[in-house]
Amino acid sequence: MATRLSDVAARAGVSVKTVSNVINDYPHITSQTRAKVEAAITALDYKPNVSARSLRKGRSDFIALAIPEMASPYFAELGAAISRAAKRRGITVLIDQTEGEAAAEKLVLDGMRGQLIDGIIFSPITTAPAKIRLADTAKPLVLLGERHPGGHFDHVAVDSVQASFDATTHLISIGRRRIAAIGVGGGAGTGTVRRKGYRKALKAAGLEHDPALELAGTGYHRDDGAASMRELLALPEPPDAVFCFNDLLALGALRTLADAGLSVPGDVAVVGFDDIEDGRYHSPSLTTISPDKDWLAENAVGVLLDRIAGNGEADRRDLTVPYTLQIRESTNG
Amino acid sequence: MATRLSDVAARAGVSVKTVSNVINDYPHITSQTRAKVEAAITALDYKPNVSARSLRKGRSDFIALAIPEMASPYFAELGAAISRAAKRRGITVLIDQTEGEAAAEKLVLDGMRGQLIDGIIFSPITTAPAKIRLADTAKPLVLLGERHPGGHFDHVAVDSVQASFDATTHLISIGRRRIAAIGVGGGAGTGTVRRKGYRKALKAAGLEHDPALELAGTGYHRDDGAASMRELLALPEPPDAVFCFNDLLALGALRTLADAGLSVPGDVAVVGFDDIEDGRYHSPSLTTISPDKDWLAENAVGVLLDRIAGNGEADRRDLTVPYTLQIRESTNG
DNA sequence: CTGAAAGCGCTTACAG
DNA sequence: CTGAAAGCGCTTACAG
Repeated sequence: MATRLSDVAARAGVSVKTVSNVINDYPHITSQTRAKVEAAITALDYKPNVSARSLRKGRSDFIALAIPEMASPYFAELGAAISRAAKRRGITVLIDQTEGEAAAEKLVLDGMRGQLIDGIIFSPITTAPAKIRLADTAKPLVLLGERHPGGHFDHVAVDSVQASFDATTHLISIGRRRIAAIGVGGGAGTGTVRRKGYRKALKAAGLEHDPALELAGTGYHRDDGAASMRELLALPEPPDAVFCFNDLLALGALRTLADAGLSVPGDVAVVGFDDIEDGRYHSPSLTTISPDKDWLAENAVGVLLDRIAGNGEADRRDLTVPYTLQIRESTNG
Repeated sequence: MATRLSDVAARAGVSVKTVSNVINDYPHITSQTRAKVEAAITALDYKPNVSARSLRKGRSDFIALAIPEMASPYFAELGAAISRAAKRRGITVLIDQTEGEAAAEKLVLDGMRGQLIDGIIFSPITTAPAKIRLADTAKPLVLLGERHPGGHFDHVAVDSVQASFDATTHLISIGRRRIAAIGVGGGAGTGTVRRKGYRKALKAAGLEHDPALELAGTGYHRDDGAASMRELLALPEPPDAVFCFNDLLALGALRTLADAGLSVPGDVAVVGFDDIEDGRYHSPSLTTISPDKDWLAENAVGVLLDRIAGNGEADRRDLTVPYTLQIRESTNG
């Protein structure tokens, strides 16, 4: 049988209320009493029962992180950062893989997990952000991913339009003129928003955008990038640069270029988005947009906890994650 | 206020017991009653309170997965597989990053999370497996990682000695004679066990092992592999092949070889261990030992749930994960 | 097959 | 500063 609060109280010769006070760090306890209780806790190796506490308080100190897939490096790195940020505040993160299924995403929005969790950080991929509504009973929610007008939730994201503008402008600045984009059809608005920045940069440089150079693909993985790059190389007039809307696409594209015997950046320059570790070690290393993931994690958790703490009526917050353009070998050979 | 069981009962015109029976799928309920109850559940959008259920039943249907770091691709892929396997059985997985800290690993072993979880799947990296003991109050535990004699727990792992033997023998079979090993000092026995297979293969082929060719490094990441490879290249007589004890080390080594202008596998052949997706897309693609991660996940979860279900006294189980040697460009240019 | 009641282990007004 | 008691929302013997 596990040790209970009352066992500790009995051993310390105080009431359960006093033990509870010590555990929850309430004031007005003599250091003598505290010491007695702490000794009993140690002696009995007492651990509070989370279920009971959560049932009574209506708070569990668990939050959920709902992401498309944890095996995808960007989400793995993000999940690690969010877990760390939460742990620092005594919060545990439950990671939920939606695998981009609408049904799973709906479950998230329905306030999954039978009220165990206190709130959700949600990175949607199938559900359009504008369509997200929560049941009245549902928990506070912070959205990750592209900004969208008229959203109903707190939101933490990179300014994708600006970042994509910067990435494309960098390619222009090294003399490229026929610049393709891969990932235009990406989920939950990513493709649309990043294309906007890409086109804006072309326009600012006086270049026409060529629809034949904008590849949608079916997903955001290495194989999608590899396939899109093959399509581009089959064009009568292939591109001299590619802006891939995430690093995984870029790594797939690099693989196709290597197979084709083309040099990077000599024949084709490549830029990604996310700055996953993989790209830093690749040969050639990958130029990419590097969002500050620790900042993102820290703030997503912070905003969510604020909301949980009761600022239900406060204004919706919209935080913009700092980023840098990391110039590496794939554009700077 | 959230809907409670009693609200459902009231609306359906039955007792709470009956509602509970329906939810928990107990027999002896007329289909009429069941229909009434289900209608009420739907109408009220009722979700059972997990904390209350868990407090009462003493089971939460949560298990923990404790791994060194979720941003490491192998663990990310494994975590994804284990989450999926658990979800299929109605179990939720809590992922715990120990970051290889002894203190965090100790917390795991102390039966962390105040009894919320029903059991633990643990991949130790700092704590020597032989040293693992659990408090009496602790939960069932399944160990991942290297096998060790005299262990006290269920265990699921690749036969690393055999797999390392196969990897090394493959290098010998393509004509290499000066074969280095990177990762010899790896945590929780991995380095030792894989070196054993490596040496065994050399011996079987009549080759001496050369201590100068066995690199310990400080970790199992890309930068460790890159650094170790630099050391090897600085040798008076560099190797013509390297067996890296995981793929991350191998990818780091490949980067160093690329920087040095050496050809792979022409000058140096490289083999890894884990078969992470990264290695499949790298140029050159990475030859590696590929453990069946889905098999591992399925069985780790299965064994743990068996144990939770009450086979506390049953014999300790020792499952061996199937693997294949995936021959790719890094040894087969 | 169903109902009334106890109890899982906490926290928290309420008295003192 | 401390104690006795209620109650969070379930499940489960126990009666009927």
